[in-house]
Amino acid sequence: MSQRKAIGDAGRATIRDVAERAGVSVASVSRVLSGNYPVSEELRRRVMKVVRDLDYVTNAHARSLAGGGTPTVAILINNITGAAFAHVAKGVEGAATLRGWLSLVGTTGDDPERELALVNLMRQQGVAAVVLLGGAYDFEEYQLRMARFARSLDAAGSHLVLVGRPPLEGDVPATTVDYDNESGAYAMASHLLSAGHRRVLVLPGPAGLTTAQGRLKGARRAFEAYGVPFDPGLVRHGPYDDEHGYAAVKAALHDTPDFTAVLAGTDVVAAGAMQALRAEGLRVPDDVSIVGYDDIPLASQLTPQLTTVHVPYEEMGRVALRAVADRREGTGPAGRRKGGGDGEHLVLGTHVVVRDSVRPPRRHT
Amino acid sequence: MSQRKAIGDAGRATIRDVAERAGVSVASVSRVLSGNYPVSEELRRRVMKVVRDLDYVTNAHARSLAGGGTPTVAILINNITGAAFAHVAKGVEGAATLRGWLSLVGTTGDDPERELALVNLMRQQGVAAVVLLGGAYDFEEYQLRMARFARSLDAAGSHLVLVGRPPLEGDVPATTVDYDNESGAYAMASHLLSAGHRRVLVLPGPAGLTTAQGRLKGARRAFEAYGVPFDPGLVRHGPYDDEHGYAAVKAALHDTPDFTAVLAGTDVVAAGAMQALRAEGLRVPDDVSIVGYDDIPLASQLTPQLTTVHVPYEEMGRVALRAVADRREGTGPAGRRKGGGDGEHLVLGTHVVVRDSVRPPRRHT
DNA sequence: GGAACGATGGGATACGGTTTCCGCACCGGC
DNA sequence: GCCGGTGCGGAAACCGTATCCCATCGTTCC
Repeated sequence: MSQRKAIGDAGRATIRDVAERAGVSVASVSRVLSGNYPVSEELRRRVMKVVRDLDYVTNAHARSLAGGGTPTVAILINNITGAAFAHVAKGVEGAATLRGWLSLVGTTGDDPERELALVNLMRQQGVAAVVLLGGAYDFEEYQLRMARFARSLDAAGSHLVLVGRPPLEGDVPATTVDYDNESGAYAMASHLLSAGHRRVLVLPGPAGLTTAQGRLKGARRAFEAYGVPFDPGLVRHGPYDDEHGYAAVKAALHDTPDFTAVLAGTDVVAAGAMQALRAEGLRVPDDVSIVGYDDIPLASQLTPQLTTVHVPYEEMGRVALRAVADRREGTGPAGRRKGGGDGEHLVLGTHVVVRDSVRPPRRHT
Repeated sequence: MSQRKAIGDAGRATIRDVAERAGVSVASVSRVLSGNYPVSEELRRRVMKVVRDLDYVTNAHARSLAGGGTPTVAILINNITGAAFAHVAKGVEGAATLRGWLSLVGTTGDDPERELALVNLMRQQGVAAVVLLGGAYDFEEYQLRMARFARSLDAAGSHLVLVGRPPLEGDVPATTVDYDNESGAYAMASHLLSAGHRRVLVLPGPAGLTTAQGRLKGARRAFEAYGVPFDPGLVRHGPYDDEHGYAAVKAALHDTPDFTAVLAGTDVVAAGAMQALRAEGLRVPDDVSIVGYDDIPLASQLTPQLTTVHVPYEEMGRVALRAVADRREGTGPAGRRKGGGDGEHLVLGTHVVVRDSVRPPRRHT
């Protein structure tokens, strides 16, 4: 019992090492560990002791190869730093953990190239599903690109889940978990309108982004419903960050200073807008009202606390994972029930959270 | 060439399928794909065409088993939602991607049980390293626990990296990437003291957490250096969230209302504190000054913008990954240079970021 | 012109488990 | 006392890929 095979004991212990040391067969060790086969108490004790002594863990790769293995779900984010995305990731991760699944996170940095590379990487990993987070630029190629992803993954026994972006057109094997983006914006704008605001600076976000488009559309609809003319000159597109909020308000104060409220596409944009107003000596909400979108923690940390639209990000994550898990079980015994391309589409509700950043207009228009 | 082996074509294409269809051997396909062996142009074309036709990707598990495979680094976070941690994760992930490494993220939810489970899971995955993020509760068992992790991982050819917590004692094979926590707090407190503040409400964070302890200690040292008596009655421990900041300030305003500044353990805590002060009709910084710690984006989104301590979170992530990568290469040709337990310890600097939340005291003490 | 050699491609094996198929005891029943 | 059933452990066949070793073919050098 002095020196075993190698001196360095390099690498990890294998199941064979355990078997040998316990004086049993490899099969027995496997059975003790997976526990899906009757094993005598005596054998179990012997094996477990050696397992503890050697601090043995099974090789996940080998296990996956042989058919078993932990299901894994991949989360692809543009930017892990975004609070909204982080919450979705938390939802996915939590639900995954609950089921004993593993979760991988990758960031794409808005780069289609990198997105492709990551999807392929995940395909190599044999993940149960790839969850794509965040709004998308719906340019011409996008639909084809996603459809290709969806089919590729589907063919490999995996599945594509789109979270926070509109569903794909046509018969594509992808699941979409979405929220009622437009209605949220509609409700938010209505809130401002019913408070008496007529001239509203709108900062929807990046022009091509689906979420920005939806939010803008919802706002517009609200104006129509209220019979208030919607001035395109009060719309300023730009990135979802506080700098844009700041710059846009500064510019608007110069060009069209008669607005009495700001409808920001995001809480972060609202934060920037608020800074700019303050910098110009305007008070919020006394002089100008502000509303946001997302209801991330920041919204309630600002002063005044931000009235915003609550988006159930974390729940979206949970729902996404549940959808994948259900589908996976459904494919079980009684034949594959998943027909060719069933594009499941789940929509979650949003609602306005009223805080302290809105007041009836005061300034003369 | 009509119907191949199975009808459903279930699962993914294997390298054998490709070889067969291209009329070459499995070895050749492997060589074409990995590209580390001379291959004729003709063969390469034939193989690549089939690869594209079949949309084939190699099985990462099989590849890992056979010796190749992408190095993977696991990131273990308490709560993916925390902005600071997210930045570290971003740093790790970015650096990993740059090297073609893969990164996994798991959340522990502050549960030692779950932490153990995750470390084992990662060990199964054969990750190159496990990066543990965030402050730790340095209770008695902690050191033993981490030492065990470190040795386990080391024995399996992996490595433990501690980020944002103090290094382990003794000869433990773990790398620590830390920042100068105490000095940051020292500088921050000095900033307040030199502005003239004498009665400072200190909200270090959770009592047992190493980061909170360090920050408190740094503050205390500053008081000593300035010859200002440090009143333990003005220290209030509690979680790193805005609710605690809010509640603590409210309570302090009732019990010891003579403080002129708040030294928060975190920007988020500072945000809560600010809310409470405002709710009580106190202006920031006119009536009470506030400083934070971390310099997350929130700090510059608050009004007034928060003076705080910048912690290079993202860089810490990058450094952590670099340390792992270097070590891995170092273990290469010329024998394992890593002696038994070289506890490498890297410390990054912090600095105060002066914004608008501090002013000389006004209120009478 | 023959032999040694470089450039390529193929067959076999290893990686570390899981799982199927078998065989060996040991048991009770007739 | 013999036979069939049952419970448990072992040997071996994969899982999909990388790589080692060998065979082959076309060159080039002597």
